[in-house]
Amino acid sequence: MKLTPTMHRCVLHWGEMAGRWGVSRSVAQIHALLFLAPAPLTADEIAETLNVARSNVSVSLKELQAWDLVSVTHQLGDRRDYFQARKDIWEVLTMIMDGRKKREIDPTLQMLRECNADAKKDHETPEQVKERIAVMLEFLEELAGWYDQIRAMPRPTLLKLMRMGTKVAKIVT
Amino acid sequence: MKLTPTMHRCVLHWGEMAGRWGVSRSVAQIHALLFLAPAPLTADEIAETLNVARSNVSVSLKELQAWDLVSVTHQLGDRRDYFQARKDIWEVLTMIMDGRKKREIDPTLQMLRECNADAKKDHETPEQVKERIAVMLEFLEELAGWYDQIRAMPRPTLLKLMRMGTKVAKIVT
DNA sequence: TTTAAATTTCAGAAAAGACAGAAATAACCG
DNA sequence: CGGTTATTTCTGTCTTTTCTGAAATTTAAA
Repeated sequence: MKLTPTMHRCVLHWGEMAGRWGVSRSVAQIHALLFLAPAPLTADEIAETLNVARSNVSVSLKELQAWDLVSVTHQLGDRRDYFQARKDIWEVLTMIMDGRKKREIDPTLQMLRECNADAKKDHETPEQVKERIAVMLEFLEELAGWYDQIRAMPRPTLLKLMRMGTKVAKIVT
Repeated sequence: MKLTPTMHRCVLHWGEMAGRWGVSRSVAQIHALLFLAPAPLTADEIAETLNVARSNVSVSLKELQAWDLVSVTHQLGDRRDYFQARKDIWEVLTMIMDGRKKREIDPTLQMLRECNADAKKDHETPEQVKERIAVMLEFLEELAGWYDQIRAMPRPTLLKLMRMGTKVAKIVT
């Protein structure tokens, strides 16, 4: 697939941001390409367009699928896989947030629960430290619960709430 | 500083999560240690407790200070720096979100603004692609604006809103 | 100043991660 | 079944990041 200068620039930028976003350059570039591409692409087309090894594309696509950002389609009479990215920006954000919560928050939440339980029969750890762990656990539980609630709300409602901005504060006055 | 088994476990867990959180293991471990520590610690104490090079501690502390998660204090008659972590969990979250927005969102927002402006005089890029860039830009601008508004709200208000959970939806019905 | 403590900078070692290319596997067709 | 094409797994190389230990710099007291 031929990239116009504008598309080229976007793909490169995605690649540069990859490190900060916690993915490899290939993953980010492939995602940018598929997001912009008007039609689904094959793995070979992706490899050729971005000048990366075919195997690398394979691994990166698996990761993007794990994030639920990319899916596979097929064309009649063609047994190759065609890959397409989620185009709905709101959904993209949701998938990324879900993924991050799962990878960055949930394991720590789990660990804090265990630590907090252990703390009960732990007589060497200062009360102050136990208390800090307990507070942090409580906070994260609350945050996670809130996220799940918000996550379950219909999108139009969330959009309206967002657009109200600071005005939502009025209901708690 | 001597670590109890519970503290030890927390520090190790923080270190293991470091990669996912986008910081080095040392940075995460030092943060965990300072967060739990009942009193401020010197760089030497940190290095000794965690068994890392003194220079490594120096660099890591600089990074934690850049995130505004750690600050320096002093003791009378002692010219060493004593480091302490922000203890207020809510503030910790805020600092991390601010930092992430600045590093992970703002550069892309800037780049999309430029791309979108360039797209005006770009005749080779398909309309469909330009449209996708425009939509994404608009979405990110809205999200960033919303974040700034929320960010400026007083904490008690935010807490109340959070605790309302799905009930906030009532005001937009 | 001089001296000594505390901290930072820097260059290279070590570890981790990303990537290419080859080999292996799977899917499909005649 | 072969033969062919698509895809994945594996292995070693290369790159980047992290970390250390020594040297240099800063800081403050004597």
